[in-house]
Amino acid sequence: MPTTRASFRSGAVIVSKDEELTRSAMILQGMAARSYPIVGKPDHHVITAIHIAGDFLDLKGFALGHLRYRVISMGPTSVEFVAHDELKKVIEDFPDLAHLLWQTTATDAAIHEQWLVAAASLRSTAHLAHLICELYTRQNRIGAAQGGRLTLPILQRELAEILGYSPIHINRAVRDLRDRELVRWLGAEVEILDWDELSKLARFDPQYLNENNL
Amino acid sequence: MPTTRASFRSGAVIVSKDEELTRSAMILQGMAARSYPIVGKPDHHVITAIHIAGDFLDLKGFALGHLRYRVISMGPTSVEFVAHDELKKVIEDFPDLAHLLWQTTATDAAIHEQWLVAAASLRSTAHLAHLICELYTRQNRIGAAQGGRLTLPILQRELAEILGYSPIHINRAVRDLRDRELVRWLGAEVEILDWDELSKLARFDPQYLNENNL
DNA sequence: CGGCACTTTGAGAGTGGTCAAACGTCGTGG
DNA sequence: CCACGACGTTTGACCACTCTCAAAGTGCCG
Repeated sequence: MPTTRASFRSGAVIVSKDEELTRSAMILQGMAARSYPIVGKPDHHVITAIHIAGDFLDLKGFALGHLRYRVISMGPTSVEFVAHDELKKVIEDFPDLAHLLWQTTATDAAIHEQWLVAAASLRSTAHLAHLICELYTRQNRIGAAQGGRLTLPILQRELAEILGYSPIHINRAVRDLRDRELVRWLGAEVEILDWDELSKLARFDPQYLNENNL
Repeated sequence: MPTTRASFRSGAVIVSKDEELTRSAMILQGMAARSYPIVGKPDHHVITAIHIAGDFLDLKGFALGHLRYRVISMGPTSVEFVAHDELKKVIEDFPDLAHLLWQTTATDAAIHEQWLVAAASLRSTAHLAHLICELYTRQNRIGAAQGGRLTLPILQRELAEILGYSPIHINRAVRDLRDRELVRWLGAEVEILDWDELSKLARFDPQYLNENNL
């Protein structure tokens, strides 16, 4: 299957909102964020998904034919593009692949639902803890995180856009986790000092990150 | 395709959390809610999706093989079940159907993302207004709502579980919308008195409810 | 008529937002 | 080597929003 590779630096736009949807992408290295603009407020965005290596970036674009969001590179990334025409051909030849991609979309949706549950039932500190637990679990599964350390090349402003708080309040949640000696911040990395306490605080249950995606 | 029909009364469990996933369901009449339990707190749930006539209830169960939520009947409903084995056969014969079901899952996910955006960017009154705008648009599209009236057979406690507030605060948001003369509550129906103001308050953009889902 | 469930209201407490300023840290240029 | 600016982080003060607990009001049904 013919593909195109590209690298992006931190903050670069990997998929723009209004671009023609002729291809989809998969992350090879690094992380990316799905970012929705807020209509009445320019310069204000909401991030609804975090992608790590192995994730498809805009499968929904392939299924639906349009995209309402941008995908931003978090830290440096390398990405592989596949033309939709090629993908269509391959799916016709291998119907199981279609089911696999469908599963990927469904897993994506399961994460969105879990984020909705977290937003409705957790307070800022626990909510932040939940995000850290999820990202560690996902990174650990693909071998990108071990020994309690995960990559988080992200500004506190972006954490605020993910969790729906102000940057200032995110700062307090970060400090709260630090003061409780649950995590330690090391630049673009986070070290989890007490997984049991952290996941208990976040009421984290990894079941929603089901195993069989890809 | 052999199917089974069933009717449910208000509050009945249509799909339970731990039941064996041998079939999927489609709503023929009425509305249903997808409800997640909160782990540490019994009797506390979060509703992450509302289904109306024509929607599939648990396609994700078909794609992923497990379900982490229940589906509750909101008001009386009538539902059609299809065995997964049958669905598999039909999909093999008509690959376009698989694509259609995938699209349905993707549209579902788009609604979840919009709910995340709304939760992060709207306050209680505007957030409630957004839900009303969405449900009216969806019901209107299938001919179930006209003349500014939509069906909402739902308790304020359940509105709270959808939007992530306490029932008491929902009550104040309802009163707020009423005091501004934007909507009127008529039992299980809501009449929209000023669509322009309501959708402006909610920053509602129906684009995410894309047309081509079934 | 009572009981029950839901809605409405009030008061106090806690959580989160906004504004403003101070504090690193890290390049760049003098 | 230091000065400077840009940018992100941290802190404080005050205000707005939402939660909790409690109690009263309303409608429905037995």
